[in-house]
Amino acid sequence: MNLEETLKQATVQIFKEEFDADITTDAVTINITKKEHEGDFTIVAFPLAKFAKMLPEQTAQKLGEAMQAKTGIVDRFNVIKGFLNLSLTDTYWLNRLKEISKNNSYGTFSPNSQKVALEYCGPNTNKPLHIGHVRNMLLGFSMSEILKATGYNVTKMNIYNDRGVAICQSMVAYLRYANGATPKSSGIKGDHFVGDWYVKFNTVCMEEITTLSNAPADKDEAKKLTPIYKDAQALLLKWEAGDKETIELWKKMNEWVYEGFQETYKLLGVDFQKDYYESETYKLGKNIVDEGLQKKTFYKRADGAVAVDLTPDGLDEKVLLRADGTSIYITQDIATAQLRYDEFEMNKLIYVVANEQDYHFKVLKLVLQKLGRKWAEGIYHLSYALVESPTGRFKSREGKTADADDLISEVLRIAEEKTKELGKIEGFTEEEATKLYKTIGLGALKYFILRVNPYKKIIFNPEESIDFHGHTGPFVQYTYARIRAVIRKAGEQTNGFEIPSGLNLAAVEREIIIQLSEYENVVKTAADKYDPSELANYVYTLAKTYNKFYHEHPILNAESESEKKFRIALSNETSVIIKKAMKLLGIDVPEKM
RNA sequence: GACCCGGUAGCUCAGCUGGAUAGAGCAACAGUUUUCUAAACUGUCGGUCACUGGUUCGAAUCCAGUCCGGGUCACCA
Repeated sequence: MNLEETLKQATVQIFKEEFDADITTDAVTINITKKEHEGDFTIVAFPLAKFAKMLPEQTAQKLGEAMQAKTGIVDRFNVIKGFLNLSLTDTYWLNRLKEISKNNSYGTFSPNSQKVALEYCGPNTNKPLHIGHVRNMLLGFSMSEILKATGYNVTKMNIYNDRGVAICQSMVAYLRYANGATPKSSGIKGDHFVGDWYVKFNTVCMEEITTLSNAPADKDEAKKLTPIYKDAQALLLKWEAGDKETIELWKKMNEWVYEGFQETYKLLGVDFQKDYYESETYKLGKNIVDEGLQKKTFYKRADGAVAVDLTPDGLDEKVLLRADGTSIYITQDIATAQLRYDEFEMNKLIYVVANEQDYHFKVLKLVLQKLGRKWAEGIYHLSYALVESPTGRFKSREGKTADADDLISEVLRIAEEKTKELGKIEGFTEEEATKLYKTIGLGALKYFILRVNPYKKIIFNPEESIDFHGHTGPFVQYTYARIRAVIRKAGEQTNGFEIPSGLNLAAVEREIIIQLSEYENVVKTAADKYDPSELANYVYTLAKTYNKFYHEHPILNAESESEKKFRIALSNETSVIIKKAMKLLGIDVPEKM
């Protein structure tokens, strides 16, 4: 049981004994005491006053006295207005630190025998990944780490939108102009190579519009009349008919794209255990539609299309099968969800998908529930907002700034530049230095994105580079590296990190222990809220507090041997938690920087 | 038109299951290194928490309405 819970229960107990009042732990509000007041935890007495039949201030006073007398862990307290500020004993905190440092799996919960299917990334195969995918992947990967830490068995999944008119457009341009070039022959990364042909398609399309005799004013309408556009449509039909040559080219070009994606995944450190392809699922869903018709959950409209009425749930009528009998996006997704359940029997099915699709996932979950799928209760759409430039939404046409690979190499370049400037790589081999740039550069990028609450949009200004100072990934990494340096030195002087008793803790020291003590709650909260930013903000606060301590208190030259041992242990444990928290964010920490 | 999400310091963000004088970072300015890594630390400056009303002992937080920004309401994905 965690400390807050203990204090709450103590309060309930005391209310029973002292005031003969039955209250529940829910009625007790407990916070970490604000910095400007003395104390570790604060119990808010206002809502309790009526149960005690006293004024809030008197209630707080009485409660404080009883807490001090009965719990054995409250050293002293003060009351300001209706706030009861409790200070726990140094002994309590020292024991807490001992407990945490003894427990190697602190912050990791035991397996709960629940399975999670986590879908993220979901790229189209006609162009390279962009900054939006980066946010998606970082969120997805971090969430999987967090859920694993909270005891879930997680399977990461990707789904490739590998068919349709877009990829055919790349193919048409390739056929017309490439002369058999390949990524290898041209020295271009596969996904960019294919993306370039997609761009070429659009360029040619625009050119051809000017040659049309009577082009409509509407650009999109005009596009459809161009020869190249018609070629792409024709190619799609050939693809659907299973034309051998078309399929071969399609496979070849997709393969190039996958090779390119793999590189990016590897660089970012994300992975998947299971891949799905739209080309294999796009016809699925007929069975589900039949089932829905049978159950009268769905109905056939006069025009032949099958639909479901969601107006009672505040949504609209939703078509699930075209009049010509072909399946649509939502139907494929419903079928794919079923497919996943059949294979994994997961308790949770999480989709990391941009908030443009909020409506889609509401429908998805609702329809499955209407079909009586109990497991649909476990569907969660981890919706995130777009990454935007200061002038608005990133358009792929706006050029390189939104491209994932460019973004990554830019941040690696900056990491290298700054590291060299600071002269931090003395004694590093070339290989070690490169690894360090990667650790820091990616740390900066990942932290920059993950520290923002998913549902809030991120404003990213490509003109200003990502920061390495202040509230950033490198700040946390630096704190870690500094601790490690101390520990390395201490290693020669002490055996183990034993924690002496009977010390007087400085304010910063107990603040650090309190924060370390909160870590397991933060992991739980991040999992419950599906929000890695909880952890990102936590680890920053911890690092910041530690830096203050580091500056104010000598560790290896502490006043006494027991002080020294304690501070080494405190530092070590802080580094352990920083590393764990960063790992849940998918961020590495360097031993030296 | 209906619905969903945002609006907190010049900028980027915390705080939002109601609690004390609204917090960080960046930027600006002033300091800190004979001591464990200065990618650090300390201080100054900076706020009608979009607006109006309501509920409450207490509202950035909850409710209603308004304004601004974005998104969705496809037999596209």
